[in-house]
Amino acid sequence: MVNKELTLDTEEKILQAATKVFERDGYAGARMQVIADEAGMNKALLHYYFRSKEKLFSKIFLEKYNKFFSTLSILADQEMDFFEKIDKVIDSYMEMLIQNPEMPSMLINTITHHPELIQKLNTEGAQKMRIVLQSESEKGNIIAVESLQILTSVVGLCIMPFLAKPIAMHVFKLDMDFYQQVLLNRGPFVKKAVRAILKP
Amino acid sequence: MVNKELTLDTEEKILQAATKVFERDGYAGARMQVIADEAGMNKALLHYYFRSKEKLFSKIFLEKYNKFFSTLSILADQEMDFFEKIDKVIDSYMEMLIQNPEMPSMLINTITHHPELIQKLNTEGAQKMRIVLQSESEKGNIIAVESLQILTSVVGLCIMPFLAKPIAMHVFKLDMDFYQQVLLNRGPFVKKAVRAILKP
DNA sequence: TAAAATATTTACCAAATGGTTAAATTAAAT
DNA sequence: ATTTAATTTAACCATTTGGTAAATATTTTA
Repeated sequence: MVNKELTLDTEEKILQAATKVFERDGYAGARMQVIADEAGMNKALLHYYFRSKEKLFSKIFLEKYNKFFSTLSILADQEMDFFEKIDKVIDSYMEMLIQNPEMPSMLINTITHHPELIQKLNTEGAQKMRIVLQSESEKGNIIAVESLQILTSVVGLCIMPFLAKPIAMHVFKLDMDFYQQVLLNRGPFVKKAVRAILKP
Repeated sequence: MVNKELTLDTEEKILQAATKVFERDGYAGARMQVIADEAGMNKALLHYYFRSKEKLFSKIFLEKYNKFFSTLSILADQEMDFFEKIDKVIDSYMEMLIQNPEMPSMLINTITHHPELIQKLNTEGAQKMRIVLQSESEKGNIIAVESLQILTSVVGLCIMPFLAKPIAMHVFKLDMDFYQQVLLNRGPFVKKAVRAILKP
C-alpha cells in the first residue's frame, strides 16, 4: 500500500455506495455496476478492493449489525436500575432506527438470502440482557414469563413502525411528515408500554 | 380451455410450487427453473400459464395477503365487545402465523423489491380497525394515543417472534422444539400485553 | 375419425451479471 | 531518472436467467 490516504478514500467511497445500494435493493437486487456508478468509479475496482459481491456485503453487514449488538452488551453490563436500563435499551434502539430506518428490513432480507451470516453475529449482548430479565423475573420485580417473550416484545414494539412504514402510509393514506412524527413519538410510547407489560 | 380439471391441476401445481420457492428464496432469489422442478414440469409451462415471473409473483402475493386483510375487515365489522374483538384479531394473526411463518418476511422483502405491489393491497380492514380504536380512545375506554401506535404494537407483538426466529435461535442457542413452544405461547402473552398497554 | 384447439416439451436466445485479464496510469522508492 | 509497486481502466468472458418459437403430444369437437 503506497498512498494510504487515497486508498482509504476509495475504500470508503465503495463502502458508502455499497451500503446505500444494498440497503435500497437488497443483496440479490443489488448490482455491482450500480454500486460502481454510485461510487463514481469502475466496476473492476470493487473487485480489486473486496474480491467479490459476497465479501463486500458480508463486511458491511457484519460491521453494521455487530456494532449495534455491542452497544447492547455495554448497556447490559452497566450498574443501574432495571427500568432505567430498559429505557436506555429502548433509547438506543430508537436512535439507531431514526438514523437508519432500513436496518430491520435489511436484516430480514439477510435472514432469507444469507442465513450463514446470521451465524456470525455477536451473541453476547443479547444473552446478557436475557440473563438480566430472568434475574428480575425471579426476584419478582417483573412478571414471570419466558424472557424471550419480553425481549421479542421490546424489539417488536421498537422496530414495527419502521418495518411497516410503506404499508401503513398506503393503508392509512398518511403523508411523510405525519408518519415521521409517529416515529419520533415512538420511544416514549414504547417505554410506557413495556412498563405496563412488565408490571407483575 | 378444453380440459378444465387437468388445467386447474397444473395451474394449482405451479402456484403451490411457486409459493414455496418465493417464500423460501424471495422474489429476486427465486428461479423459474427451480419452480418448474418443484412443480415437476417444464419451465416453459410456467410462462404458458402465467406469462412472466412478475405476474406469477404478483398473483400469489396479492391473493395471499389480501385474503388475510379481508378477514381483518370482517372482524372489524362484527358486533362485539372491544377487547373481545382485539382478542379475535390476535387469534387470527397467530393462527395465520403458525400456519404460515414466512408471511411477514415475505411481506418485508416485497416492500423492498416490489413497492408497487404494496399499493394494490386491500386497505379497508385495517382502516376500519383504526376507526374502532379511535372511537374507543375517545370514549376513554383505552389510553389516549395516536391509534397507529396501538396498531403497530399489536402487529409487532404478534409477528416479532416469527421474524426473529432464526436470529433468536442462534443468539440464545435454542432448539426448534423450545422455540415452537414459545411461538405457541405467544397468543395468550400478547393478549395480556395488549390489555396492559391499553389500560387508561 | 379428421381436424381443430389446447397443453407440454425441446431447443434456443438475448440480455444481464459477477468476475477476470491485461494494459495503462499514477505514485513511491532507489 | 529509472525502476518498482500500487491503482485504475477498458475490454472481455462464462454463466445464469427470464423468456420465446417451433415442434410434438394430447384432448376436444364436429
